[in-house]
Amino acid sequence: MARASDTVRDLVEQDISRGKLRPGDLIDEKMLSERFQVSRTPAREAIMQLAATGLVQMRPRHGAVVSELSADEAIAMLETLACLESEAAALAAQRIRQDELEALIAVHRESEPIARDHDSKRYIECNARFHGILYAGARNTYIAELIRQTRSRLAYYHTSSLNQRSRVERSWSEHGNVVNAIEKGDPIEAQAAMRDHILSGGRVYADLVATMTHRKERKDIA
Amino acid sequence: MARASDTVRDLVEQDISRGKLRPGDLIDEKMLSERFQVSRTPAREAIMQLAATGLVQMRPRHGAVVSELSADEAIAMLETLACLESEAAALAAQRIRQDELEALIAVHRESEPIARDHDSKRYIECNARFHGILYAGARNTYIAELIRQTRSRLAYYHTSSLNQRSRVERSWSEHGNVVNAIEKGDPIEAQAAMRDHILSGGRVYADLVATMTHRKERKDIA
DNA sequence: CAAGTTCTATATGTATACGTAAGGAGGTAG
DNA sequence: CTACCTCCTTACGTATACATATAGAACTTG
Repeated sequence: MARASDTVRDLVEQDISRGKLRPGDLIDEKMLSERFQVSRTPAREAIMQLAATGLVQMRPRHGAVVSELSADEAIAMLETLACLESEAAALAAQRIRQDELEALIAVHRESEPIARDHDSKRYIECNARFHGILYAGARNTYIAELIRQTRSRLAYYHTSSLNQRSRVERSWSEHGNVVNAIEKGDPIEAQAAMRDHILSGGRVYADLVATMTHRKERKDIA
Repeated sequence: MARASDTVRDLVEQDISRGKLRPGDLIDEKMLSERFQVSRTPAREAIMQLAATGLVQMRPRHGAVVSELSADEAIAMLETLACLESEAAALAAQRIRQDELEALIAVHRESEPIARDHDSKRYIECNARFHGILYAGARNTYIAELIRQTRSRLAYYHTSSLNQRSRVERSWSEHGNVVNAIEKGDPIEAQAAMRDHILSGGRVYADLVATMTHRKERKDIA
């Protein structure tokens, strides 16, 4: 049996990445303990774990909130994500197995009509599968873990961007460029294509972040 | 006043990165609580925070140990570190301020005789300052944070590699290549130079890891 | 004598109790 | 009426108590 704190952590992380908890929302120890029918101890431990990865912020004696991103931070994370994802794509171009490549192509084909229909909800799911296959193909679990960590912190802003109609179609065609490069086994081209893909998606929500970030002024200690 | 758990976390992290606690060593809650004169609660919370970042591993009911790396994991982390460091170098080539550049050059000059003398201890310190200036120059706190995280997990193996006589001199001359590229403001060249630097250092200790990793077979649950 | 089993000691996981600081409500003074 | 001060409520941080699973020792049995 796993520990209660781990279960709570995973569920809260899900809530955050699915937008049920949004940046700035308070995470109350008592609230969590009541919701999951555990005492404050595992609830608190779950929060501490999330705080250690940066997903939530704990300020002593002031409680924990889902981390908000300043525009600068969001840009920094985007740059970094582009770096990591493009490296993963480059590695995948060299290391992906035939069956994985076929799966990648299949997902890309499946998602074509979804993208044409601007079905954001389903496209987000295809997008996750697409990238997931690439991480596996890159044969580097650590870079995959860092990407996962980074994406979970950007999740709220990211899904917002994919909910824009125009973004879905562009995303799909950018995926196509990546697929072509991987098929050719060309790491340089795969890297460039993925970098463009991430940054093109990113520019869309860099603006979102900038506008969202003022939701309420904080009394941050100087 | 900060929380006790944060203090304990920082001190344990120091112990790990300085080699006082080595991969595989057990981290006992009671031991920590006695050493730092606190109760088990903050000691335990410190461990959980470290576990969340991967520096230690907690297996339920089996206690926590400083994470050991398999050869595969070490290679993956090296690849990733090379990716992050080279990106930071590329960014720094574009964004570093004049005074930072001068500081970088100064550190590099200072470390020349140290490298010539194969003074590993002092070189390690110069090396940290050198890279630290680059992170600042990259103007991306998130990538710096990921690098810090990754390096702390590789610290034990890394310092081992810099303790090899020949490595110090090569490291210094590789730093020179990076400095030249940054002075020219050439991100591509800076990226390539840094990548070579990290991977060249890495190859040295990939072997170390492979030999160290068998220190004692584990009863990992299948 | 060896192998397996049981028992016990210990450490982990969870709950709860206690001290304290932060924030808000209410009252008072200017 | 407003501004400030005080008191009180509440939630956080830490300590401790309790439950339980695991590891190791000792004993028994084949």
